[in-house]
Amino acid sequence: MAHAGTTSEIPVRGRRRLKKEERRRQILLELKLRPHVRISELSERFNVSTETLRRDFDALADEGLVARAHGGATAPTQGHYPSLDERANARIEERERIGKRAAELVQDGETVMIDSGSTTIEMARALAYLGTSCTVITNSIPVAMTLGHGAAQILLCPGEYLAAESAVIGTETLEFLSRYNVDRCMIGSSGFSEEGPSETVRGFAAVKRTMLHRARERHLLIDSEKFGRRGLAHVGDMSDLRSIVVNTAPAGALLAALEAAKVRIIATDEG
Amino acid sequence: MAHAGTTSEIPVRGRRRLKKEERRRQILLELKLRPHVRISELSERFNVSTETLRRDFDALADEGLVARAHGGATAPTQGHYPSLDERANARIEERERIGKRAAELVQDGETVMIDSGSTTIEMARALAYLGTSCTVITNSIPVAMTLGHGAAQILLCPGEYLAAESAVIGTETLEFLSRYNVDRCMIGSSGFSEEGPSETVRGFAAVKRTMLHRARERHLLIDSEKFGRRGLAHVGDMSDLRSIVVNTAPAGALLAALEAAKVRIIATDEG
DNA sequence: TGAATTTTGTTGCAAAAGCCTCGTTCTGGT
DNA sequence: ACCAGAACGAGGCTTTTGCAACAAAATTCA
Repeated sequence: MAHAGTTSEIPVRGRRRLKKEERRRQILLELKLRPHVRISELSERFNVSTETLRRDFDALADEGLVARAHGGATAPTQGHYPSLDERANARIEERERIGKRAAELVQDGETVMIDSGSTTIEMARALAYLGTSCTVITNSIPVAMTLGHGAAQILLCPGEYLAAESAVIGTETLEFLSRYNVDRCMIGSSGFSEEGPSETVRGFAAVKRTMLHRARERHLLIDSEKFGRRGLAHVGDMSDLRSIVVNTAPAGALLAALEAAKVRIIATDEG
Repeated sequence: MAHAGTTSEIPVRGRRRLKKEERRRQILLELKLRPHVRISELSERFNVSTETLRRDFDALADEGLVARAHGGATAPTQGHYPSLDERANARIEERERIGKRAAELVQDGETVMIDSGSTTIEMARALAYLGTSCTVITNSIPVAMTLGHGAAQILLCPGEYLAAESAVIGTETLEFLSRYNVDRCMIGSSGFSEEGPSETVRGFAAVKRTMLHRARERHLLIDSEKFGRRGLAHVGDMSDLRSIVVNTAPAGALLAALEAAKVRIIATDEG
């Protein structure tokens, strides 16, 4: 893309109109900040017919740069999301329940570390809904944004920004977390076996581990779907946990391991 | 559709339909994962009429939880983006030009500090578009998210999260910034007079000041609209700046002050 | 159980968006 | 300047969406 100094060369004499390429770039730029643009809007703004915009959108959609919608286009879904069929749907409900139950553990005035992940985002939503006025330290942008408008005070961790997870990780993050002692931490994980929680991404495992070390009460928010799974990176031992919040209590070896480590099991599907 | 007809004959006994609240929750959840949902899609998935979904969307839009679109809805724009009406449009174009010009100053491999603010967000967009592979340190969430998917490496500052500006500020932020030395910094400000840039929010002034101190090249991105305005908090002196990127070069006392301080003026409306 | 209220579905029509074709305008090269 | 090809806009038509009013079903509460 060698278009370094081309902008000043355009001697638009009569009426100024953007060229195709430039117009399409503008569309993409627009979509970086807004999730959705309308054909009618852009047609007015660029002074071109709706047909032209339609052609632009179709072309961009062919390249996978935008997703068409009736009346406009949106930014493409980043990190292909498993289109929610029946099963995924049920999972979302589980997460919501887990998040709600976990949020109830937090008391006014407490300080809490919250991990990144879809379950913890649910927890943040529940916490915002409850209006608990606590201090939250997190490395997750969605958690910060969810709680940001409410009663909680948010401390965001520094670190390298990972777009895929909308979270920060890295040594800066760890060092920052290490400077605090908090009442609780709430973490999720992608796997949970007798050896404890595990994570597929090394960077995240380190953050979770550090959070566990800095908190008095340590809660794992986990979906029973993850039982038995073992991720690449070990997050911590059973003994590092104080309680787990799950939809359904585990059984067998996993239950035995939890009992041996005196971990409290909070299941959402029972009284 | 033939299948749908068949199922509707059967009085849905085992398969209970979701209630209003639950359905709306699902919609919000869905929007967390994808930027846009269609009425027609959801109507099929929830087994409700399109009218019902329309009502849901309208209700959620009233609460500001979604943004309506023709045929569906999108997640609301985070970090309030001024809706493009005719008048605001002109200002946006100025900012866009300033942002683009400023982005061209950044070379591959450089390290850059980027402030929060609407002009710097524009710069981030331009930078993402150019694909410059640099290291960016910022306290602005939108800047991080805009650049996150591209070639740049992002370091997010820690600090207290301010929902109104989608940025972090505070002593943690300052202390973090002080640990780095960078090639450039790009800051905006809400006012610019002979005494230098100024800001209405104290917390932001401190961040900008610190960024200025840690950078070799110091650029101010400023809209000529701000000329002469004096905010509450002083950000720095003219001599703290290396160049200003503006849409139109200033005149009079402001120009004299800039020349006295040997500040380079980069105006987007001239050659 | 039955009435009141809420929620959802249906229908009809207006408005907006989509899609196709063809003629016009713009652009770039010789 | 000229021509060929690309880009664009206009018209005609179909499909989708939106909107409003009313009917049907479900839910709540006494």
